Amino acid sequence: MAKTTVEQGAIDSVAHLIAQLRQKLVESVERELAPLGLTHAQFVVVAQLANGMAGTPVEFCRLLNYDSGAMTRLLDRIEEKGVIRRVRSSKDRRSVGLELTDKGRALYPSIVPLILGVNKRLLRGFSKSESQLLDQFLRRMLANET
Amino acid sequence: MAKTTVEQGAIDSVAHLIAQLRQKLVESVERELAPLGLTHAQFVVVAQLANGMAGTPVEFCRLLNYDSGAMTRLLDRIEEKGVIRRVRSSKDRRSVGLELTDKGRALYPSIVPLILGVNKRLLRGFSKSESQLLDQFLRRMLANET
DNA sequence: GTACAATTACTGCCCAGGCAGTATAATTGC
DNA sequence: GCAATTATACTGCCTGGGCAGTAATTGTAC
Repeated sequence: MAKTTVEQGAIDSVAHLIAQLRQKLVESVERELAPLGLTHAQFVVVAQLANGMAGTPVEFCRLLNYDSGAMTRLLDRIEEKGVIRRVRSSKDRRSVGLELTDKGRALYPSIVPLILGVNKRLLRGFSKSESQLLDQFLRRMLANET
Repeated sequence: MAKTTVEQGAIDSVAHLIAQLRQKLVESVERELAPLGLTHAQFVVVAQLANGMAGTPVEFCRLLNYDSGAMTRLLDRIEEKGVIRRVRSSKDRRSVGLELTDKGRALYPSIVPLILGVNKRLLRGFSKSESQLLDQFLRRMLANET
């Protein structure tokens, strides 16, 4: 049996709402990306690589707050799909450069609108000022020590 | 190497903020629960069981929107720690009843204040009306189709 | 220059979760 | 009453993460 229908009980904390939202978002992104053969986690790396936000495993770990071992294996899976490539650096021979393959570059443009769509639908019904207020609220919670 | 420091790049969408918040919350709860020997996922089951929100694996799957196989294994781990117990039902012999053990019942009261603390600190600096507005925003996003 | 420390990527081991398929038991249709 | 369907819990196999420890390389102190 796969997942059953959603319900909800008494745990109505903000924390729980956030957890539910995150799950919903991941599911949506996975659904959109499935035809392209990418998972949510894999998409994030590909997108950041395409945007030049990071170029080595350790940079991705810092950018995405990831464990180093988890990143190694995530990159393994993306590389195995032929979307990225590892290139050992000649300057610092500890370091590994990451590049999109031709396949990866071809894939990226079709990903962007899908992701923008998910974010847009998430905020459906929100006015501009409401979105801005929500953004502030989220940032304030992120800044709090928990 | 374990996780490195946090930073953030260009993905500033609400979706990404929600993902970051969720990660932060899970880490906080794990940190609080570690001395008690429970993980975040395990705590959720124990708490809902203590509150009588669910009593069988399939009920927990519905309550927490979980896959059935994942739930079986999660329950395995909690049972192995001696916190819960499986009792085969005599009425419906497919069904498995779940109960807190003495150890589980003893554990629960010390969990509650830890979790309330995390939620309280998350909302530090929020006025009552701000918290309510935030709650509405989150529920509205949850209700949107994505 | 050579010990020592830090950095990088990786591995093993664990927990967490989804999907597909299975055996058993209960329910439904007829 | 019995065949077909549904429900329940489970298993195998996969991706995704964290933690600890390691080998290789680089940087630093002296």
